[in-house]
Amino acid sequence: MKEVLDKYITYYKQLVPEATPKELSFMCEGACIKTYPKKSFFLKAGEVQPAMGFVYEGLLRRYYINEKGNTITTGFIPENNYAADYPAFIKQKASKYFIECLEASVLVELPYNKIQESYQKFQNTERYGRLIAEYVLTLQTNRTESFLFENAEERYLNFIAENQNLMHRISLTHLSSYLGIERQSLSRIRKKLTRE
Amino acid sequence: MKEVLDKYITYYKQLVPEATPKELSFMCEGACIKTYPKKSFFLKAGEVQPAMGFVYEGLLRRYYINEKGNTITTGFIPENNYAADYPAFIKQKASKYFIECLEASVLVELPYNKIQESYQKFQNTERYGRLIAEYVLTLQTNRTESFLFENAEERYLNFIAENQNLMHRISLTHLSSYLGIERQSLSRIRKKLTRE
DNA sequence: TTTTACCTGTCACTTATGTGACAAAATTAC
DNA sequence: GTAATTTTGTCACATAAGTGACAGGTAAAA
Repeated sequence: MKEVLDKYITYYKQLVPEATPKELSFMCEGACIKTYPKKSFFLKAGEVQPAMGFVYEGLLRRYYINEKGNTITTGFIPENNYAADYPAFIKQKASKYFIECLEASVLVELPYNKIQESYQKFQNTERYGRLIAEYVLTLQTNRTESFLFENAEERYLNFIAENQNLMHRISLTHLSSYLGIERQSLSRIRKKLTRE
Repeated sequence: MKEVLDKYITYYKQLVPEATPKELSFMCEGACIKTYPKKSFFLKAGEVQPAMGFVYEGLLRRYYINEKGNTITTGFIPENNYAADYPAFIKQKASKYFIECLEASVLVELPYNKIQESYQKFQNTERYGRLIAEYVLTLQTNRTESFLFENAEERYLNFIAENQNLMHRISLTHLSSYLGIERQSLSRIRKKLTRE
């Protein structure tokens, strides 16, 4: 319990070192800790995401099912990251994503209203919000560029290099859809790489 | 001169309706208006972007030259948008992008230091920064998804639908590299579409 | 333990996209 | 207005990736 909030607070302080005790306690009092079993959902398509979810422990996957019925993974969310569909959460609109637990997970959840309230009360939390948005924006930009600048094989190699810790926790099927290719293509790439 | 700042302020107020006269005058006093001829650069690869550039008039293009020497367009920036390499600007790191004027352009520029200063002085500007970051994040997310969910033809059709006003202002070559395909492929797609 | 569901590797075939080359058209510079 | 440059459309061919199918492997459920 205490360690869980500690990790959450540590992450906050990392981005906003000038954080005051007042806002930290506000962040903790407003938050609740939830446990999710494997295969359960943090968010389902059609729902409005009620709270930001900081992953204390576990691994989640964000995916989308398109008109053709294909399941497309758009992200993996391990410890020390926020589970969210940002664009939809910001506007409190229904999401088209599922966020599912690949492993049993523990999240610290801060409801939308509490976040808005904190923006009114404390200048630092507004900064926290800005820094998170800027951070996610940077990640997203890198991802877009990976599609423009790299082919499937390069995207795969970069993913391994940057996510060694995740490799053994996710399936090939999920990874291929994250990389924007078919499972068979990823299989083909791996085969080619082992030959080289 | 006055209209230029008016447009810039109107944009600000749109995002932050609660803006105070104080912060508005701070934003104006710190800003300067610059004119760029066609083909000139707002930013060059290797430079640190010194200021955010609000486009009052004109059209710019952000592009990147990769190791293979290919030029890849990552965005078009028309009136009422900010010209920037966000991730690099935020951290004041050297950019790898060129931002070039496709048309003669007029920009309102607010230096990095002024922005940081305003974050200290006024709570609202921090909000402005957050909202801009969230807005750009949403755009970026949509763009990433377009690569995952759509094929080249669909990306092209969506681009036309959402940017009728830009279509006649940009070249096919630039558009194809923005869509992540070769010029010939775009040509092929257009040919196929006219047949249908 | 057995059954079931899911995951993975592989194949043959199809389709989409990249590549290099060339000429016509449009734009720009002189 | 003419020459130089850039942009565009097109082709033939090469490569990359998608598709549907099937079998073996692995992990979860009964």
